[in-house]
Amino acid sequence: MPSFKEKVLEVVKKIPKGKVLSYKEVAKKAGNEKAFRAVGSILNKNLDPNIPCHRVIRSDGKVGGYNRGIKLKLQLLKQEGVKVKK
DNA sequence: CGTATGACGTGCA
DNA sequence: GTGCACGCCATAC
Repeated sequence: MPSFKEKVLEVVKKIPKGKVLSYKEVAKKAGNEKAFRAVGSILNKNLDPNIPCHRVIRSDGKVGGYNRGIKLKLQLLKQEGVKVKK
């Protein structure tokens, strides 16, 4: 019985290249759309090289943040062809 | 077990 | 259109 945290990590891990999901979408896929708040906290505390957490952005279209450096996240997204607002 | 924290989201001024 | 404040859930201590 994977915890919500594990579920979120798994969902993010399954995000295809060049695709980005909002925290809300990830939370929904994890089983609780209202837990988008926890999703961010979890990803921030659990940094994993196997998890493309840089593909998770805010619903506003903003990148939000990145534990490895927001700059790197922007660069990675741009590299995959994903444009970010603001 | 209870408190504090956080990569968010939405609403209102 | 921008900025501020509140509410939300899960995790960590």
